[in-house]
This record gives sequence, structure tokens and C-alpha cells, in this order.
Amino acid sequence: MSRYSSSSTASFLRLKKGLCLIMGRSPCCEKDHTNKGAWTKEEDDRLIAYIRAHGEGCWRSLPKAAGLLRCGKSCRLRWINYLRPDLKRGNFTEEEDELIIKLHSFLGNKWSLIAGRLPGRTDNEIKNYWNTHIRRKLLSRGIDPATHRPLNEASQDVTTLSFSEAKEEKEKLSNPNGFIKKEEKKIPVQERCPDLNLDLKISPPYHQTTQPEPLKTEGRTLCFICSLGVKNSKDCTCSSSSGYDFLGLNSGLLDYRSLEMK
DNA sequence: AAGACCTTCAACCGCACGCCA
DNA sequence: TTGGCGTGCGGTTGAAGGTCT
Repeated sequence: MSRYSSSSTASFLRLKKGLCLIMGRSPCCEKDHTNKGAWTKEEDDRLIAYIRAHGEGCWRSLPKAAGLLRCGKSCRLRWINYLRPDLKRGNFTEEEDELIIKLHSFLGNKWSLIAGRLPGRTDNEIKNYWNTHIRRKLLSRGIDPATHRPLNEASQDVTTLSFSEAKEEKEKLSNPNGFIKKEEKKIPVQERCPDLNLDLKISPPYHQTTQPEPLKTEGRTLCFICSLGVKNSKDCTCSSSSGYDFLGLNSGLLDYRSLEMK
């Protein structure tokens, strides 16, 4: 993980964590006495039965109460991502694909917010789907999945520094027919100058030039930006200036799950 | 047929954050 | 105001199954 902006912050957090442990903060679970890995049918059944009887919540005490040798977090994740009855199983539709792309272009990797807009889908599911399908789909369209800008445009006015991509670049450059070996096998690769990649991107904020269709709610027109809860955005195309409706809380556009779960 | 390689996705890990005493 | 606790979130891992050579 690379959330720290500096090593001093990291050491501070390590110190804080150490102090927490010294001062008696209990770990999230007793790792010695918990199962890990794939869930069995019996464990699933126990979890479902317990939640049906007692409802969600208090995940920390749930495993013991339900007779499960699992950590509370693990139970929560299993329920939310797999066992909940309102989950939509099966492939993503083309409409869902496009919605995810639009939402990601405004929200970035806020998977839970994106999931809140897709009934029956979980943040984990969307995150996985993004990494396995949509990223590739955007690349095949010549769009950078991180910035949602055309790849060639991004290479012109974005200073990109990345070690991971440098390896890919090396493969591309060593491939004489212009095709990448694995994921984008049949996708022609544009020749780019081998730059120094350090995964650090410096670029002006991107503003989508073509606005998505406005959302209509109870006689009022909400633009896509406002429906996402972005306040006073210059990209706002709402007919009313009081269109601020964070995640559709006022308009009722928000998927009920996000109210129930969060 | 078999091993290497690739893809998918469930599950884990660690940090952030809000609540409450 | 402070610190513990519970929960949520996003990044990462690894097992399993599929595909390629």
C-alpha cells in the first residue's frame, strides 16, 4: 500500500498503532482460532440463518453468536459480497458497463459510491469487473482507464512516471509486430517514446467534453454531475442552481442498498 | 498429454473514519 | 478532548479454472 505521503507519516501511524496495541486495543479477531480462505456451505448456512434471525450489525460479536470460527470482518464481507439475497448475479449488461465508466470518470476508485448506483452489485464485484474487463475495454478504445483521456492525448500533455508501465513499454517496444503478448493480444499498440515511468502523473484536471444524458427526477432535471453530489461544479448543466442532491438522497435516485448498508 | 502461463474473483489486510464514553 | 471500538473502504493476494504451447 502506498497511502502515505511521506515516511514520517508512515512512522507516525506505525507508532500510533503500536501504542494502541500497548494500551490494550483488542485485535479485530483472534487469528489463532479463526478459519481463513474459502467459505464452506455449512458456514454460509450458519451465517444466513443467524442474519435472518437477528439481522445485520455488530459484526464483531456475530461469529461467536452464530457459532462461526471466522473473523467479524470476514462474515461481513461474505454476507455483503456473496450471500445477501438482493444481489444480482450474472454478467454485467452493456448499460451497466457504460454507467460504471461514467461514474468512474467522475468518482475515480470510489467503488462503494459506484456500487451504490448499481442495484444488486457490490463494490468488490465492480472493482474486480473494472480491473478485468472495463480497463481492457477502455484500452481497446484507446482511452486511458485512469484518466479517461485518449491514450495519445495523455502522452502529449501528461507527465507520466511509472515503473510498472515501464516493463509493459519494454515488452511493447521489443515486440516487432506491434501487438502485446497477453491481455491486449489483438490490439494494435501505438508507438510511444520510452519515457521514465514512476507512476506519478501531473496533469490538469480532466473535464469531459460530452456531457452524459441528464437525469430527470420528479419534474426536475438533474445533470449527471449534480446527481453524483458534486457541488457547484462548473460542469453542472442543471436547469436549477439548487440541484445539489448528494448521491440522490433528496431525489430518491440513490439505490436503497446504500442507505441500508452504509 | 502435460506443463506453463493467464485470467478471474473471493477473500484478506491494513488504514480511515465516525461514534461514544 | 482523547482514545477505544466497530465498521467501511480500497488495494492486494492467491487459489482455481481456463487457455496456450
